[in-house]
Amino acid sequence: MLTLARSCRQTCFPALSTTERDESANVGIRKVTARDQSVEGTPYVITTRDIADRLGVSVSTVGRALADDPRISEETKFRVRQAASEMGYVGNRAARMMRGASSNVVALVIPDIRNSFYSTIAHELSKNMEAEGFQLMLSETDDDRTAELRHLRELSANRVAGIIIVPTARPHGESVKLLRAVPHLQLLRRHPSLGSQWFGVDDHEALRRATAHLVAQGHTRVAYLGGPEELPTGAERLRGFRDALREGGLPDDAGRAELGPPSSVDHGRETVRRLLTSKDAPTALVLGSIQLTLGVLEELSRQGVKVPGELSVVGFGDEPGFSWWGPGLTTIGLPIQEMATGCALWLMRRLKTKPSHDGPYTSVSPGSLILRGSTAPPDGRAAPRSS
Amino acid sequence: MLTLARSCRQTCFPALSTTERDESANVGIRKVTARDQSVEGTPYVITTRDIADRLGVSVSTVGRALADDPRISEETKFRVRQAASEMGYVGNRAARMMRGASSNVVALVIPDIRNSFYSTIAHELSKNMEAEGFQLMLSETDDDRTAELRHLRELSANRVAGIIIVPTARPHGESVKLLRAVPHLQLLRRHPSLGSQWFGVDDHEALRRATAHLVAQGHTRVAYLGGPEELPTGAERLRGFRDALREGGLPDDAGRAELGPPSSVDHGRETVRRLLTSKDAPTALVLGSIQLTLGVLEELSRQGVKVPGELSVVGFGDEPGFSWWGPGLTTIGLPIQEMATGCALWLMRRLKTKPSHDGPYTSVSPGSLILRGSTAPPDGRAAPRSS
DNA sequence: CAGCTGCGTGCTAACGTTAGCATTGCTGGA
DNA sequence: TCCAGCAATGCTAACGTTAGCACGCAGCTG
Repeated sequence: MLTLARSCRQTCFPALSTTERDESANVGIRKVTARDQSVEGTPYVITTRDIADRLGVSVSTVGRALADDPRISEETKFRVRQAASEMGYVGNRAARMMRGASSNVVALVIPDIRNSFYSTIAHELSKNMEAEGFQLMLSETDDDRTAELRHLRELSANRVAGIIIVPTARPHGESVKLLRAVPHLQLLRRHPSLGSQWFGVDDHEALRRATAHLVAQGHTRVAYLGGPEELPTGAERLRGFRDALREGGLPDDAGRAELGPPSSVDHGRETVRRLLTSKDAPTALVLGSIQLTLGVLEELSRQGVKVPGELSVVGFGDEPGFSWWGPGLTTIGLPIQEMATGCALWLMRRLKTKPSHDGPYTSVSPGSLILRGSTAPPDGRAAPRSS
Repeated sequence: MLTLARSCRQTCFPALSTTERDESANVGIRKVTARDQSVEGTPYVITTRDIADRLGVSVSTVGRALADDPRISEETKFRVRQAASEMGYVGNRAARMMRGASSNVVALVIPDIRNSFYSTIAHELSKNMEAEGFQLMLSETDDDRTAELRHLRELSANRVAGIIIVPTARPHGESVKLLRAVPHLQLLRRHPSLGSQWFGVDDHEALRRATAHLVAQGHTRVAYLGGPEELPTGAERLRGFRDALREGGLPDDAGRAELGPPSSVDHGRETVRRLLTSKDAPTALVLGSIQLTLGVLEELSRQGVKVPGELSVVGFGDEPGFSWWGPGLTTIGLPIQEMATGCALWLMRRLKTKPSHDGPYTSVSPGSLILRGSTAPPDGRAAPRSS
């Protein structure tokens, strides 16, 4: 079948006699290229030209028929579609892109997909974009700005239509330049140099509420375990923690902040172990990342620490296991789903309309504190401010 | 700077006098295209031609210099690279692909990225491929074969280099056709029509061992809660469950299989509720998917069911919360990481070499049973075979 | 000094698709 | 009868990059 179609190329000389040019030897005969000599049976990708040759029409007609151009007769359209389907034609987006069309790929640049926070976002994003015909490219930075740069280079080379990024602490200058050329949206974390298009939660308020809850219960030695101040979210959460203590009328040394890698479960485990054995151990603990929470819960379970008797705990995020952990974990619930949907809708709108009115700064509510059983007023034995 | 470079195009007539052809009016002058009239300040993507114009060399030279072609002098290479960097040139992979080069994108087609099983695979895959310069495209099917087809169409149009797919139960015929044109690898689930390249765990053996563990403890009323038989993995796991019972010398009605949507946490919750209240309630339960396990654990916690006193449970997969759930969940540990790494390596090798020797059927070990506290011999009150 | 070699570079075509313009054949009105 | 107008389709260039071939020049040998 293919062979037939291909040999047709050499035998059809459309309108050779009617066009009266001098050197007509070169007219109406498609030059024979390397493609034509492909061996029978070799895997071969069907193009519009293959369809055109088979039907004895031009590539333009095929292209227009497939694009449902009103100028093409219904009968031709039918034949073209039929042939395309039979031959297994699949349009080549690379070629389409070269004609100025944009790609249908949106990239999501995140630290780690295993973090359920990000996988939920990826899922919602993907779901929302599929309806618009977009595909999702996934890039993991592992919070390493050089990996981030590597990915952004690839994404630029691939001419992705848009990028949703959870930036690293201090992106490379080249990353900033690359992002400028693509519609993009910062998610959760916000870095000034990457523009003002941002979508995230009010980290300050979230931590402020969580801490205030503990302070209201009478805790006077509260620890916070979270990401580094270098990270915008880290700084905001820490600020929320400190502000809540201050607003609660507690002295500066009532709060103890342990900052470290936010994506490390191990770090959570080790830090809580250290906290518990230190003198003046806190009676309450607020957490500032999901991974740290996972580590802390594991360690507390392993050591059999009485919660909330010995230690009150407020977690971060809400994982399936949090509800059945010990007495149930009181935790900072984040509106992940709404956030992801918001992101997707913003980007879809941005990609479909001209960049006329890019309203800066978008943020959603800080999420609510989910009250379960892991917090209570401090035990009598743990005398407040015994130092 | 850009304006200077552009105006150069009109003023440079390289070697016009030396080439002595008759109608030289058309020689050495690049035709002016729409691109050249772009307004000053309009966002503009740099191409090799822009660099060539600025340096007064040809596009070929620029292309070769950037590709580090040995024929180009070191000095020219330096100048080109410098200019490219200054102007922020980023190669256009769509154009490169049109010259027969393959894309650097590999797609992962899975039911749902929120399932930690798949997110781990995505992570490992991404990590392994980044080193080789590949990007990861993510497609979620939600176990819907029409969504699967939609995604495969897009992936084909985008000419992805390879596909790793967890197929739905019965893929559309077109999906099969589309996959045939792309190097692909089935993951976990295996559908015969999609070829023999497969990577997964020995589901039969995994469930056999888990069930045998319960039988060895003396349970005679064991329930299995898993995905539908229609799914290859569902069928295998069910078979493993049944075989273990038979090998344990139990009658056919000792086992009770509850099959349903494997990705539904709710289904797990509801089914275990039904199981517990039914007459002849089982004394042991084996699970056949992560999501179902999550639902079951939640419900058992909520109802305060005594495990392993009232019910022994063997879970599926190993999530962070499984170790701290109740007495600790005995569960079927899967070698996810090795599996993902194996996939990545196979595909990378497949993409770099000609498809000469595609060894069919690859599988990894069934994983080990992780023993914790959720299984024990049945309680005296639960008399064996009281019916 | 002619011819050869090799180095460095330029020209051109090709990849698959699409948009603008040209061309053909036909119908209907002047 | 002839041409305007229309419907249907063809031709061509263009997108950005790369590979093959051609070309000019310098240095070398005979």
